[in-house]
Amino acid sequence: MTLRLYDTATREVRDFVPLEDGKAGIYLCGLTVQSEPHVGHVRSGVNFDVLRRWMAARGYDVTFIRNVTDIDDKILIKAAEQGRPWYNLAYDMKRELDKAYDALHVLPPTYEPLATGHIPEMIELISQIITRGHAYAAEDGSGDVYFDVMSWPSYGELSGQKVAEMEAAEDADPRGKRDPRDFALWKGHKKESEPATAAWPSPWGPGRPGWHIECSAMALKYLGSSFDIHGGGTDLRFPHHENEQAQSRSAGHGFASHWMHNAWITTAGEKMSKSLGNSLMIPAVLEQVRPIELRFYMVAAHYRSHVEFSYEALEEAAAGFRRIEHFLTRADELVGGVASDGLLCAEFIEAMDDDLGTPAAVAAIYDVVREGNKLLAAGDSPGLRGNAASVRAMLDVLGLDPFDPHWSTAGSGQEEKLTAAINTLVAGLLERRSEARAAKDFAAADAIRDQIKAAGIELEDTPQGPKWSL
RNA sequence: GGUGGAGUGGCCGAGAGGCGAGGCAACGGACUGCAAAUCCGUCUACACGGGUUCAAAUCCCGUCUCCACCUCCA
Repeated sequence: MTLRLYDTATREVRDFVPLEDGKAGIYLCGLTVQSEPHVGHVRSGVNFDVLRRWMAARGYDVTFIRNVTDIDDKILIKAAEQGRPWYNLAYDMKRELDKAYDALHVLPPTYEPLATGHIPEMIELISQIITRGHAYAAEDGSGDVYFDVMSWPSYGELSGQKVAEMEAAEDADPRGKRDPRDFALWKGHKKESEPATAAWPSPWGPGRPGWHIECSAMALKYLGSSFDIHGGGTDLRFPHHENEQAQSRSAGHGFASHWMHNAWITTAGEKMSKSLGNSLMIPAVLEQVRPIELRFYMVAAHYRSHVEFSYEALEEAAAGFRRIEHFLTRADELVGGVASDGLLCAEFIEAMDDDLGTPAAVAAIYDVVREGNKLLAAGDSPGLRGNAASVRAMLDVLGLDPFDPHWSTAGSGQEEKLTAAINTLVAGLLERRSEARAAKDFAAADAIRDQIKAAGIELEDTPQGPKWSL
């Protein structure tokens, strides 16, 4: 069975055929680092992290490039408002983004290029496009360079836009454009409003790159003239990806052979935006649930489906995940260590191969967990070991293996000390409860249980004796 | 105006012509001193109106509602 993926360009799920056997090159548009990331922002990172992990699990040697746009209009404007250098804002926000990705166990990409580190490549690419007659330097002395949309007949193909039907921007500022649909490859430096640090020398005068050319140049540099998959959020289909494709192909490159786009996480039915406040910023959400639970919430929905974010739904998902986790914890204690290299069940593989069907894949995990819970009642067995290892392996593909050291909150050792301290206290109480139960003094036993529960500790009587957890 | 997508049981969320995805919650049962955890079972849904078909949540026509994109927002 082959891996099938939805391709935005052809609007169908089709076989993934790598350009080179056994290898896969993926380029994901990262973020423009202009503000703290919210839940919606990292969905893209998580979704494509799953793609990458699945391809790796299937044996592909994956090169995964995710860029950072660290220079653009908004960064300049915000930095000016905050009275600090734009590069400081960009760097700060990039670190916030790194933290968010790391919190959710999004693996570091093979490489994460910064736009500002690739100006020469962009200038080179722009020159090629001009030479081939698909771009021109503005004649108004602005120093801008525009892509000539009308010179590229297949413009609009990727997003299904008909050039003639496109609505002109309301505040259309034609500047030096020959056609309002032309877009900037290079933006001439605006001495009056922009700092000198935001300008680089070029054949067309000092300036900075346009947004689209950045991604083209970086993708081509690290993945080659033609590569396998290009991804991003749905909003990037047009104009960003349409423009990237037009630029790159007009310069003679094959560019991406497969386009993938993830859908939104919305709130109140609407796309997330800063105006909704910071309630959905990653740190705020992580005060409600653990990072692994947030990731599970994102992964349990299909990447092409809208997710209507709510704390209620998030809590439900977290409760569901805890059941899986609980099974693994119990199995681990019983058999003295669950292996991580279990087999992926057929249903799971089939689901993942079918355009990353994570919902069905999660359902498959639940089926195995149910079997595992039955086996658990009978004590240690090869079946249980295999079963639990299988659950771990499948979770790992989704980046959700709870035993992965990444998720351990340890660090200072404080946590361990606290746990040990609580354990000592609880053990004493449990001892007294056991004595009470043995003496059939259930009122006293239940009083102790209530006391423990009031402290926020859950009790569970297992065949191996009582267990507690927070 | 153009383009793409969505409306599924109490809730979240899959599926895309025919065996009731899965999860959460609830209820019943088993287990338990009682619980918890676990297992078994129950709750038979697909916006609306037509149509095609032996068979429609799934295809076709129409209607309603919602969302996204249309030059720099994942």
